[in-house]
Amino acid sequence: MARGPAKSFDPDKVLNLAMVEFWKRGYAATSMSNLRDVTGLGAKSLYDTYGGKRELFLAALDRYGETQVKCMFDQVIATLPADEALEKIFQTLVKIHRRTPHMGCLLGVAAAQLEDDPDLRSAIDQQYVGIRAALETALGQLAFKPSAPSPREMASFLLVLFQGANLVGRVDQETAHAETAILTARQLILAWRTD
Amino acid sequence: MARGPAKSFDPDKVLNLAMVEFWKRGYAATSMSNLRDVTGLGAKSLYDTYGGKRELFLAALDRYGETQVKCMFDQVIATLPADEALEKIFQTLVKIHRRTPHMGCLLGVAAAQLEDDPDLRSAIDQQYVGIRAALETALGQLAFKPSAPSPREMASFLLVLFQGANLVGRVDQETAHAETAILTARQLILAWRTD
DNA sequence: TTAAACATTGAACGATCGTTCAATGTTGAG
DNA sequence: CTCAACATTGAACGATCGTTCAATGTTTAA
Repeated sequence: MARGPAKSFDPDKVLNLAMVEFWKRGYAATSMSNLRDVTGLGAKSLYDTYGGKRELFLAALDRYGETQVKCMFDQVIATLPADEALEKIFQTLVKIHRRTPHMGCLLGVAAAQLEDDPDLRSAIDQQYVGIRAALETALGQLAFKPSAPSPREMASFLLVLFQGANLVGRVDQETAHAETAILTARQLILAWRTD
Repeated sequence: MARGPAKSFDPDKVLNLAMVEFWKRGYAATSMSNLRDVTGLGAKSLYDTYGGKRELFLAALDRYGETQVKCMFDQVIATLPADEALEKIFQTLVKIHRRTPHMGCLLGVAAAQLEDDPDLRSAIDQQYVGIRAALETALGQLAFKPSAPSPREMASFLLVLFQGANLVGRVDQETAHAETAILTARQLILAWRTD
């Protein structure tokens, strides 16, 4: 049978554009009009390709996990010694926060606006679970003082702190506070270690 | 001149109802219809009393500061010795989080959805500044080891952590993670102190 | 008692939301 | 070459958004 013409755009790149738009503006404040403008696509193309606004947002969340979360946590932890991996994660967080202090994290932005949507909630939660697991893996390979929390507790603690830094950073006029929190947490982990 | 009839409702209580609605649903997802239903008021009464949705939200933010933030931080810190005040803050956070684990904090919810609104941004930032100042006041009265961060850094650190706990708590299926982070931070402060 | 000043109600406004549809263009298998 | 299968466009849909307004009721100073 006839296959018809190929898509005139790259759905992968368009999804990245949509992800960034959701990231900057949040779910509710991003309209399909915005997305049409940003992507340059007609309404029907967006709906045929992604389904609708909600589905597009869920896809953007997945894409965020692949392009931002995995490369910041999983990939670093899988390829570097645990102590270097953690150090790199802290440095990357600080670097990103310096470059774009007000963007925050799409996961946190989504978490703040979800309203009784189980799929969305669990999509975010799953990514949180993944981040905690990655951090726990790295932390589990290091030696800590007896008074220190368990790697699992430290992982929960770090995820909460990172999400908080991204959130507060969205508002802070002076860029310093979120960075201070991140670097304080870094020194904490160092202080808990046995050399 | 004639003064006309008094309002048939208590603007203060209505503002509390609106605050809770914004708190639970976020700014964008809370419609004036919702607010009319929750408050039982007609459209004109809401507009005559508060101005509009944005102004009502800003008023709700102020009310949140007075009824939630001040009584959790400023008031406790002003009336108790610093160490007891901090302990009470941690315990209150845990208690609130256990009672309503998914509500989070209106400040964080607002921070995640703001979009180029300087008034809103600075309203949130001002409250963050106030919380940090209160925490710094309490922390400044305690003695810490030389290796510990400054009271100001600790305050930034704690605010970020609290905001993160409230945010992650909104999503977490198992209630434990945010609480773990809060209690880990508590032990941290304890470990930094000189007895 | 009268009339100006206020509150309340509910319908209605224009705008924009997310979504769909009809019309047209483009491709490639048969 | 033909035509079924796809993509694209832009107008249009009903719903709902935040907001306003006309109509009516209620109060109190004069």
